[in-house]
Amino acid sequence: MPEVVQFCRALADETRLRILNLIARQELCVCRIVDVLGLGQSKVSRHLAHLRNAGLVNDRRDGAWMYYSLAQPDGELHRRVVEWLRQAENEIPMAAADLAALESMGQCIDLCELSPSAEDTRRDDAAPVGSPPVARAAARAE
Amino acid sequence: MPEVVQFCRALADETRLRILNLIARQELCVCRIVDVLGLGQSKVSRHLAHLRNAGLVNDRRDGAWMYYSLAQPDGELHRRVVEWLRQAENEIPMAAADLAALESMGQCIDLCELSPSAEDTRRDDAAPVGSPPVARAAARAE
DNA sequence: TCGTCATATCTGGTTATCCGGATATTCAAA
DNA sequence: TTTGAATATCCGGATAACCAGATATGACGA
Repeated sequence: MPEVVQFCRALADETRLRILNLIARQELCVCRIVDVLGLGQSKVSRHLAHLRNAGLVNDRRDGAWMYYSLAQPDGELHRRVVEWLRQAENEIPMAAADLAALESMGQCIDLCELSPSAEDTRRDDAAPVGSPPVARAAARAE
Repeated sequence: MPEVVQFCRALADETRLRILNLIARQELCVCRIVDVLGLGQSKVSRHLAHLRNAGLVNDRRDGAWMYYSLAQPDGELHRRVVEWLRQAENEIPMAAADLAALESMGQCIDLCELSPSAEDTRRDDAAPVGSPPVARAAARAE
């Protein structure tokens, strides 16, 4: 019932704000978000579920991949917040760095979409944020 | 620090949203807010402190009374939220009823202001936001 | 069918937040 | 200086949110 409260609560978390900042410009798949944020997959997934329940994001399945994007605003507050999100790099904690990381990652021509051979190209330029590289590619780098 | 997170967290509570809705139109003293919301004084006070720490409200002491009002927006999100607050009766849980209660309470000739010598000092500086002071409503109701 | 990759959810443990009630503080008047 | 009203803060206890790690689901190719 108090849906505004749930809405605000969804916003009241740094990780979720970073996610919203990322998908405010473009639809992204989960693996991409995980890579950019440098956080565990389950953590990101949980936060995405939270955002979905609050009506802030839409999801779309394409094969094995789930794509997330901002939901169409529903209500005045929602509308204003979405407007804000599209230009909020300077108010959200690591937003600018995240966008830069996403950008530099984009050059790897979509590791998600053509999975097999993307591994070699997405190496060292992927961590300009200073955040530790996570276990992702390293796991089977041997 | 992630001040936006703290800001959103302050918004993520029904009681605090109700308080913000009340003071969005006019400065109010704590006792008035307590009466309108029908909640315990300590609870209201704690929430007001929370809002103050998040930079959402200003307080002003006048004798034994503390008056609260919306703070001047600081940042883009803040600006948009304040804009929203001034017309949010339909998105905040009991906002419309609270405003009605506040209005009708005006008839009780100001329990707060009724105090001894407050008459001359309080009359005109109590409602800086341009909305009619409660005394106005009282006059009309007669 | 089986295995694997991408993603979601469950588990339990820790921390933060909320609450009511009690107490402390601040101010003004007696 | 004492009193009383208005407000703020402190003190457990209950609830909710967070996290990491483990496990489950769903799609797809072999």
